Amino acid sequence: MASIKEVARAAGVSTATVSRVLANSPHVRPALRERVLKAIKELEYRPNLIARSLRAQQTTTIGLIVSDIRNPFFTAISRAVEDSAYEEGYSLIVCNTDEDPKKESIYLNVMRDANVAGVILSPTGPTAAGLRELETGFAVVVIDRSIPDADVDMVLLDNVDSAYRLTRHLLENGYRRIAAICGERSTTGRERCTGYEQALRAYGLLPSAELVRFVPPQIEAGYAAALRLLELPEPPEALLTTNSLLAAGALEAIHERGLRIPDDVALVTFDETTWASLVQPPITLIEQPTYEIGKTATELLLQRVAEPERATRRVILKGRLLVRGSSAPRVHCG
Amino acid sequence: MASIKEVARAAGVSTATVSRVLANSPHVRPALRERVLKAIKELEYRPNLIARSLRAQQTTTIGLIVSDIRNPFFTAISRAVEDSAYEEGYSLIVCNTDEDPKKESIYLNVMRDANVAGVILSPTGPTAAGLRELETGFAVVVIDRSIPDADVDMVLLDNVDSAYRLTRHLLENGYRRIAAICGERSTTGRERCTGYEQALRAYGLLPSAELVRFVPPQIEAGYAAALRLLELPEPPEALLTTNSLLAAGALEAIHERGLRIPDDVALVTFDETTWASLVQPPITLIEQPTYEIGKTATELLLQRVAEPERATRRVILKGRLLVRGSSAPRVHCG
DNA sequence: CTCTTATTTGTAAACGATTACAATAAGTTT
DNA sequence: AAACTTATTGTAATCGTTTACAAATAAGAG
Repeated sequence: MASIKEVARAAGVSTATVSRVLANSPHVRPALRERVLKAIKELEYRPNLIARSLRAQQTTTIGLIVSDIRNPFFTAISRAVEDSAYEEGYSLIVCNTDEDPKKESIYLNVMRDANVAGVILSPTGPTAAGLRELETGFAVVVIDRSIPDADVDMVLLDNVDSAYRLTRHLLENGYRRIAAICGERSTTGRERCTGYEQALRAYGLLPSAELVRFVPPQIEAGYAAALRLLELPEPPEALLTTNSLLAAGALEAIHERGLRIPDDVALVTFDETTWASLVQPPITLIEQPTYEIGKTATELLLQRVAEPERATRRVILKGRLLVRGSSAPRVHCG
Repeated sequence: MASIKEVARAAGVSTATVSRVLANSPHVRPALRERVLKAIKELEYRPNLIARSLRAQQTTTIGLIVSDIRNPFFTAISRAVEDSAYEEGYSLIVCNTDEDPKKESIYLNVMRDANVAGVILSPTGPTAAGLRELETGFAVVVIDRSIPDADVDMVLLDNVDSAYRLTRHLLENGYRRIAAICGERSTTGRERCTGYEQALRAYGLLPSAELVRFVPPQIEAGYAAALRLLELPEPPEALLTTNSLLAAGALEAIHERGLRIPDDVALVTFDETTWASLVQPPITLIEQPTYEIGKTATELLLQRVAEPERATRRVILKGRLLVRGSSAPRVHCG
């Protein structure tokens, strides 16, 4: 593991000159540059990133903080972020908060201690307590969930409109009694619920409190909520869930009750997954442009690293409605 | 962002003393220790990890290099590794190779440049070209795929035996003409194929070349291979795939051909996923102890960091057969 | 050929921690 | 009280870079 000193000695120059060659500085005579490059090659020299970071007060690492990387949405995001980061010579550190603000806060501090260039964050709550208490000292881009009153770059989905379109699709196909199982505690679940209610109203229907559930965005909670909805005296004709985990739970509940989709109950959701098109019938859903979200977030982040004072942006991407069998036109039978 | 110098000044001591307090050295008078701790608290001092790493020639970061984090197996592993790393105060950098040895090699070099403490690697090939060319300079634990002649810690599945049990289960349930779609280029796919063939032989059957396919371990390849198998003049009664992506592809092919599981063709695979129990019928499979694999790999890694000269270990974990509907006892009809 | 200016190179000081080593202070023995 | 230990603290070097600044060299002008 040769250091810059040994390269300098081998090339008969000072470390400053080696550093200049490395940085492609114009102020190096071609002859010297050649000698240095030769020494670098011969010694298989690679600059020590730690030393460089210490001096530069900045690493080429970025952090990704999400609730759980196993949520397919975040898995896809992480892949996109890693690809984009890699292209720009950055490494990616991933962190799982499990929706725990304390863990979020700890990780944000770890990121600061590690001198990351920036962090892409899916916040545990809409207040960004963790962000506020820290004058972060690094760039931040928020994804998936908004922090309404924070002046920070964000990449979000058009949640209200996507939910509106998804619900309208059900209505157009003849479903009327539509239940919604929404992720609690995030702006995302709230906004999607709003879109759902707006669509109902646009069709002259009154949202019923009985049919709207806010639960932790996890399989078990989706299962429990769906089960209770299906056990209602007057069960819903369709179920809308706001993410793939809730959908998986709902599907489980539907199977358990021995109901057929969509004849007995339709099912629509957010987030494309491997399984959504594999189950029979395949699931109608709003596909988020996960790769684009991750890519855009990374780009915004690195732009801010380069230009910290730039005005913040809020990028809203459109969800795409994929119509499949789970919401086929309703056949009235009785 | 206070540095150790400012803490030292505030407490009226030298930086050495502050450092000793930080390291819990016994040689500090209680009175001084108190003063230092007070200064640390007041200045909200947090040690700079970069500086610490430069001096220690070692970071508290570990790398995870896999083919694609979106493969649910690796997603689960990454979560386990991150959890275990977090507990020990380490951060996790993830890298995707897409099965490309060049990318693997580049990432290994990046890991070295970044001075990671160690790397958990699912190698692209059985020769570890990337590892060899590098005298790594960091601890390495190999997972999922073996590097037969390398003296390195490994955490693997009992592939041969698991595949044997999976195949035997099919045989016991009356299936005879069983096809295997195996991931190519890894020891894992090969070993699982071996177990499959051993089981056949144990039942007096001769493995047929026609029924064994080695393909890239991806959905599309699984789809294509399954389709061709199902189009055979004498199609198989059961399909065994060696990972969840191949299974997803195979399932797609089965659906497309309008076949019923398990009546027309049974399907069994490796790797538990969200969807395997959601599809109808649910899929029989060998569940890998993903969390344990990740946890064990991290433990081995940190043990080696602490004690570099320790003899290498090879931990083999057992897969668990989960019997579900996709391999129900065969009903002969004609 | 000298003087001025532009270019190239080197010296040395950071960056923020840790840690040999030396120096000092505090106890223990005689 | 002197001579040892032993415990505590500080000084300064070090890790591997980058980069002001100074120094040296080369080029250009008269």
